[in-house]
Amino acid sequence: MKDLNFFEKCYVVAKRVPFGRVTSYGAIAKYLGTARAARMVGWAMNASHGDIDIPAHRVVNRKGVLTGKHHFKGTNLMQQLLESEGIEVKELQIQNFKEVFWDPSLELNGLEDV
DNA sequence: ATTCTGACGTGGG
DNA sequence: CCCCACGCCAGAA
Repeated sequence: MKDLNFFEKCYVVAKRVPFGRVTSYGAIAKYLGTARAARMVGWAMNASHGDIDIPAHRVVNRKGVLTGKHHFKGTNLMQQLLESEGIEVKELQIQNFKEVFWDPSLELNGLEDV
């Protein structure tokens, strides 16, 4: 974890997001220590295209809006993936966001040795 | 080294 | 609640 670059760190955390739950770019950035680098997390996800192990669709902005949908193949692939996990999405807005939100800084631990 | 660029976040109006 | 402006930081060119 310590000798991983920013991108890889983002991937490590992203992979830990539980099925049917979502987190935000800012939350990941915060967990990584660079709370102000939320934008970079998004960019990292962008670079993760191809890595099917990385559930980039479970990462949204702080409001629970699928701002990154544009970067997925189809026009609504991101939403489909989320819905297939039981997450309700309406007009790019995740419903019951607070319920499905998963904060790595609160529920994640022991990644130092990853 | 310098400049540009965001899948963001926050604060103020 | 919505919109705007500004801040931020790691990579790419």
